[in-house]
Amino acid sequence: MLDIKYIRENPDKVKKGIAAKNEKDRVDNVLQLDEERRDIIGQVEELKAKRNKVSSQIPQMKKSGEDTTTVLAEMKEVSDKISEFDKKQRDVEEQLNDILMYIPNLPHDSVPVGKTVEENVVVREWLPEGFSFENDKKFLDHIELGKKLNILDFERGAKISGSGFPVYMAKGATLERALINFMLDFHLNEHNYTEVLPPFLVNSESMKGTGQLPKMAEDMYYIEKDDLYAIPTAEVPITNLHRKEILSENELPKSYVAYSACFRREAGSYGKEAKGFLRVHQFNKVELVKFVKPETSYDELENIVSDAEDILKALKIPYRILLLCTGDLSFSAAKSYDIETWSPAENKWLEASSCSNFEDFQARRANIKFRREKEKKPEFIHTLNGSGLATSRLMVSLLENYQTREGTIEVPEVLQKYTNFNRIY
RNA sequence: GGAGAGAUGGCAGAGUGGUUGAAUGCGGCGGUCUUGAAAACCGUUAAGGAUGCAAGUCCUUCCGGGGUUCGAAUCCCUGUCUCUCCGCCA
Repeated sequence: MLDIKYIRENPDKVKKGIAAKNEKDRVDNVLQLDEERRDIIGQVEELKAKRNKVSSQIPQMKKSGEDTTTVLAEMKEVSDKISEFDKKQRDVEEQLNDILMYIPNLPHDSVPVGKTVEENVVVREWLPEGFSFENDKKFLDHIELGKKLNILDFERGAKISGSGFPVYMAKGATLERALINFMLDFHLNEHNYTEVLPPFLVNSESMKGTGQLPKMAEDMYYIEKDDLYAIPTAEVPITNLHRKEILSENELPKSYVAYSACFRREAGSYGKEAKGFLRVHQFNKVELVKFVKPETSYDELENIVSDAEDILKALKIPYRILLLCTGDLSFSAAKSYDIETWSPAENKWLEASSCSNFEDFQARRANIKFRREKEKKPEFIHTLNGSGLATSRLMVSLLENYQTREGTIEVPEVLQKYTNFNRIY
């Protein structure tokens, strides 16, 4: 959520930012409701001040035997007026809030302006030693590999749940578990994150806090009976860990790493892009979340990206970093980098991570603040997160890049102590 | 699922219709004392909003929402959460 004061004072900047993100501009509507709201507050507070003043005098009047009937009658009228204004105020604030919740975060100045993914900027590329895009090897794709080696079963997943719910079998399941454990341990030991294992179902207030609701309601699994949503990413429960809290300066930055299953309805997407692991309804992800002081958040964004990159370097999987243009930026983000890993069978890059700075957008929605040493007023913190990383897309690149000419899989060296085998055949 | 109890400031814990945003204790912060520390003593210690250059003034908030009343932390209704007992169950 944007600061209403900021919108009031910089309507043109806000409009420009919204336009760059291809979102609907309702700034004028906000400004009008804001004015209405402040007008009502002025009137109702005047009445309340009167009520408080007179109410405190009544006991004294009674004590000294004065007749209070006129005053009581008069105050009754004041009270009725107050309820009237209170109701009006609630209505206006509800309308205002509803619209505010649909206004996206503004892009940071360093974000390139652009409409589509075509305008994202490649920042850097990393290739393992000896890697070449030119290769005479005939690559099987991950689906063929999964079937041949009996480690992935998409058909049975479809039988028990529906399409997009893959089953990991045998060494495939072990490899997946190894990957998760490796990533958790790595961030824990090498990057100093604190591990959290959160609930996978959260309430709607949490979803509003991170910005999934109200806009993304259709993309999430919802359990009506209990009014709970399946998390699309661990970002949601982890960021909401500190909802409605005031943190102290010396505990920042807070860095969390969390494994979770992620659930996405992916409504409206189908076709070639959806095959195998490329688009699934449930996948595993290790997520990085940071709570930081505002002045450090852009440095911390670079840190998160580099923390995620370290995993790929350790796994020796080719990747590149994209700086997203304004049009490709998500609703809550001010600046994002995507990390894409190379898929030799698809012959293209696959998004395996997205790292974002939300500045105070989520903090304002979720009411997460901190207090500086010696300062009185709490300030909103900045939140960031990044996948570090999602296993599904990563698994595609891993299986394909590590396949041998015989169609078996070498287990990456850093995973071997987790798998206790070094080859899948 | 059934029965009961409860939710107050950073924490503990008073408060059952009228200067109670809230006693008291602990903790935190500042000070006196001390070579330093402790103890003791004194002071201070919530968040949000409206208005204003500011100082300030005013409003809201005692789990959330609604109601009664001139006036609600206190009474009524409702929701959520926590605890105890019973049942069921991994």
